[in-house]
Amino acid sequence: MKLYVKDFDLKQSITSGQFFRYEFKNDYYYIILKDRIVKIKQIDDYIIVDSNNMRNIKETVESFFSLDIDYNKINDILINKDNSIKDIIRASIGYKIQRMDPFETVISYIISANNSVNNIRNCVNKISNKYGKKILFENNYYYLFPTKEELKNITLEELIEMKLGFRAKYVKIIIDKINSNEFDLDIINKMSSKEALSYLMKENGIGLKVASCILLFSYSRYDVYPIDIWVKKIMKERFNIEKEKDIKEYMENKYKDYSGLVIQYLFNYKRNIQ
DNA sequence: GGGCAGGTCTAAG
DNA sequence: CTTAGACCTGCC
Repeated sequence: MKLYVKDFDLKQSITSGQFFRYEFKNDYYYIILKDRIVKIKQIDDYIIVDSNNMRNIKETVESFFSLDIDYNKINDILINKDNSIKDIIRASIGYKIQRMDPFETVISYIISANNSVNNIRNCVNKISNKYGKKILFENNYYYLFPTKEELKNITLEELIEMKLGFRAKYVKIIIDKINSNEFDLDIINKMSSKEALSYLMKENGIGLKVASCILLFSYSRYDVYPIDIWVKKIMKERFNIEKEKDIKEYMENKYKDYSGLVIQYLFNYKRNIQ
């Protein structure tokens, strides 16, 4: 299927480092979504899409890449506000935040704590390969990220064997809590971003940064901004702002509802472009 | 072989 | 409320 897309940069979006489950093969990105494998490449203002399940494929792809959100409009607002990061916003034109599945994001980002990207990806893949649904697509097998039900019986020992290290216990506990409804991923939709942050941060293994990633990446809360080492680096370098407290103040005073998107632009610039 | 990687917890002031 | 240390593991 061929789909017209405006101001979209597939490569920049998918390789930005937010989403762990994709591979690049023969010109195409193979993306493992919640319920299917999507094969996708971009040619100018079009994307070519194939999948093992073409039902609602347009909506699925548009939703995943946030194509329903008018980034041009937001970028104009940000640049008009002040032009101190105009070049950084410009450098990220076409970059879209990917709307990830909440359950997958919670687990993946708990694993991300003080970890390397390669290690995180390995852990997520090991969990998926053992417990996720097996999908045959183009003569290859792929494994979806498991549902909460599929992970119901995973043990702490298995998670340790999968090299989650000290994060294994956090993952085990949150899976149990989600399955017993002691922790509810749906209720977050009804909360303000501030409420949702403290709700998430009550859980062991979820601090401010991970909670912010969850809200920004899987609940489209653009007013929530994960501060990580890349953001800290560029804030120091460019504005001589070093303390986390001061970065928070800067974001909340200046960019408010779009702090999360601005943070992603800063992150993307420092990690992937500069 | 020590240090570090997309942080968080804990214990202490 | 702020801050130093420890923490699984793999890779350099």
